[in-house]
Amino acid sequence: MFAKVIVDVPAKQTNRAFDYIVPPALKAWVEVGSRVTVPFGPRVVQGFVVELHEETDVKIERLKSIQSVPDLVPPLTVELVGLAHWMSRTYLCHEVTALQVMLPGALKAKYERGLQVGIEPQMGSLLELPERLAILDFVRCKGTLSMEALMDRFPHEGAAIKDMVLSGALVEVQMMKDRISMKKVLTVFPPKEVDSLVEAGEKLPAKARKQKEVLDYLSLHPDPIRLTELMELIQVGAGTVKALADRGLIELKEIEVMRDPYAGRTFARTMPLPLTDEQSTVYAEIRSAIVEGKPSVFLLQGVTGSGKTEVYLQSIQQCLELGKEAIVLVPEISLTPQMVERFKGRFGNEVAVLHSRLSQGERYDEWRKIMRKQVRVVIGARSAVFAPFQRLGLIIIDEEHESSYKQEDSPKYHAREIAVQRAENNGATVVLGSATPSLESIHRTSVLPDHGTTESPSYRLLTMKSRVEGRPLPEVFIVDMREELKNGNRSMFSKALHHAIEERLHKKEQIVMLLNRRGYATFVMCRTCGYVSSCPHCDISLTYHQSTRMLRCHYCGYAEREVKLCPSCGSEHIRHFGTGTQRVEEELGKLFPGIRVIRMDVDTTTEKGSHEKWLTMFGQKQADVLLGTQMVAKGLDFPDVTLVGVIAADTSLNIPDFRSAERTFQLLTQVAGRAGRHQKLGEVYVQTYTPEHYSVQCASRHDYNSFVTEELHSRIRLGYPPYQRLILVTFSHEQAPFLIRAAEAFAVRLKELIEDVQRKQSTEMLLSLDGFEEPQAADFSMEVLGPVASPISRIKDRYRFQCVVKYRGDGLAVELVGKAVAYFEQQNAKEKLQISIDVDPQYLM
DNA sequence: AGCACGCCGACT
DNA sequence: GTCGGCGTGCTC
Repeated sequence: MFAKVIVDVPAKQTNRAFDYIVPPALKAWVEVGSRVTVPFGPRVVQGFVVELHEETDVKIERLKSIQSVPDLVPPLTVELVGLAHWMSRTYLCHEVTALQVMLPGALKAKYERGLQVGIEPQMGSLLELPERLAILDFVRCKGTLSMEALMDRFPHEGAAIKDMVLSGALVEVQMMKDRISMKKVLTVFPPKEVDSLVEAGEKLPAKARKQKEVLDYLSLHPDPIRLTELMELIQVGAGTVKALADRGLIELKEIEVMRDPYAGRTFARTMPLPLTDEQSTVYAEIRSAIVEGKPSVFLLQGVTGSGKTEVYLQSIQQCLELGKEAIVLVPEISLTPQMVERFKGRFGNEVAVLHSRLSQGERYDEWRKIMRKQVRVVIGARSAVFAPFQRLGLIIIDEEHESSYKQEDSPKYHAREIAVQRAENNGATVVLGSATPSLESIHRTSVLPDHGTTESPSYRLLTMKSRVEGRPLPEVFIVDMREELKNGNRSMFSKALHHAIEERLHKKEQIVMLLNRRGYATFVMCRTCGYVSSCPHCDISLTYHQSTRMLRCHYCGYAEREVKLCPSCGSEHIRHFGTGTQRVEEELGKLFPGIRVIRMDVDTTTEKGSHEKWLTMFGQKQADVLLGTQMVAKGLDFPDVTLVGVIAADTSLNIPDFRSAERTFQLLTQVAGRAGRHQKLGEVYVQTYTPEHYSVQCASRHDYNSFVTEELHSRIRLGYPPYQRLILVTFSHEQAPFLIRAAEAFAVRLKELIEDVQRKQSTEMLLSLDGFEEPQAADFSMEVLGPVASPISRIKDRYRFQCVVKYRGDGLAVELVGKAVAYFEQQNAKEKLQISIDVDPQYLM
């Protein structure tokens, strides 16, 4: 038997399957999806089995054997192996990178080299020397140890050690370790015949009273029990129990346990709530799709507070009743205990939770619950879309428009596309939920008046237009800040917002305040000469960090001390720009003495669990205002919030990105949705310098459809998604002139490839006119823009240039870019040119 | 990516 | 005459 193995060497030359012999002893263990260790060249690496065959084309004498299979059960399913292959083509990444991203970090191989004792001392070697014997003994005693450890012990014997390695007295071996750590807990095992315990207890010395107590307890409760628990229960020391184990009366063993991040927490079980008419209609559609078991994608557009979560919950219920499994994706930022509670409350310990704040070990254990089929529901952030279920029935993506569903490093996948693909593989249903669906998604529902979608599968649109229990959407007031300035109000709060805040404080209601700070980081500038502190290695200004009083580069980590005098002109007028949340907090304190503000931004939420802590405090009404950046806009639900203030809606509008209007609209709509979700009515004040902009206007009227119509027109006009799709190709190199030449050469090559295809297609068109065959990929179009300098033109001392490829049609464009890159890399093999490809990028930088 | 094999400069 | 520089090419 032979296996095709993708090895853990992410390089273009090793980006293919290698054939290995499956030794008879491992035959039962090696499956498609198995993780294996294989000899590869002079070393041993990890790999993944992607195919099994009875035959092989490779000459048998060239083949090596699989060395070991580290897992009891293959960590990947056949479906996921196929998906990884699809990903490598779709996102132009190495196949092994796609496979790795599906696994918890704990299963990533850690390579170490170590030393072992080699051949026995030979004649003429210098092994009789005492220090060499000592080294040999030390290594023999340790079995295998690292070079560092040996040098630590014998700091002056570097030469001797080297000599011993050369002579073969010591041999170098490659060690491959998992990063796994199983948590082990000492557990007490009483013997099978409990009666013997009582007897034994009587034979114990009279003074061993504590030991007798333990035996009495165990004879009544003969199940294995954790040592710590036993000690707690009957107030004995570890020594007492140990003594019993030494007498052989009980057994004390380490057993492996699962870490449970939610251990000790009970979740009140909730029952399905009655659905509103809208919810029922929507649920019925989803339900029948799940029952039918054919791949289908729904786009559920429901206004904030329309009760999408209850629809999710009941859909999952339906899915479970059919014996299938479900995945729920939520943006990382809204994966709060509140959210988890809702799912744990409904499905109890059928739920595994995966998010980045878990430790590696906790993550691994949650993941193993899936492998062992102990859970049938997974709730998690982006990467949970790869949960290794085998009877997947439903994938829900909440807030589907969120850009955090796109992974920013390789493989640069979008969880939405992965979900659709997995649904295709499993006959599963996908529900994309949002109050403000992305233009890409709404376009694929083909309900828009213009040209229908060309991409398959098309999505089915479901809408929920009203909030549960007929609660109204909050009223939104747009405040023109230019007028405020004219009227002499130079404060960051308009008169209207100021009033509204006062009123809430008076009524003891709560306020959410959003400072939309994207693309507007706090930088430092000299007011005299205009000098801006910027990174010496990257083309970007440094960001000021209050906590450390340092200026830091977000791209390379470079940091420097806060400056008091301008390094350029010596002036003292150095100011921090970019209204930070701190300044808003200060201002609030000045204007409303005694106001209690919780500030949530990067400075206050880096600590583990701090995010939850603040939200809990706010929920318990320990503060009047929740002030923060994007993170206060999402998914929060507090009954006493009746006012939402947006300090400056424009900041995200002014970012030079084709999605800035869409992002602004989404953010405003989301944050407005935080107000008046329960009995009390809500109000929203949006301060802006561009009140006429359609993203602000539409958001204020809760008018998604008008926004989409307007925005889509501009996208069509400019040839941006969803009308055309994009591929961003970024080149980087230390030398700018070389880089420019290279990027241009790439663009030329890609254009040639495109022309080839187009020429071929027009020939085919002619043929098909003669009635020979159907025209193929008639919708194909592709154009190369650039190269131009990237918006951030230098990072870590490397200059950056980029090409934007606009295209329509299926995977052909990606294939051509792949070909161009391959050709190009071959031409420039020895250069240190880096090329990065982002298919369907979220940001053009 | 590693790592070995292989062909040209400054040293015992 | 050798040690070692890193260019080129392969890994089942």
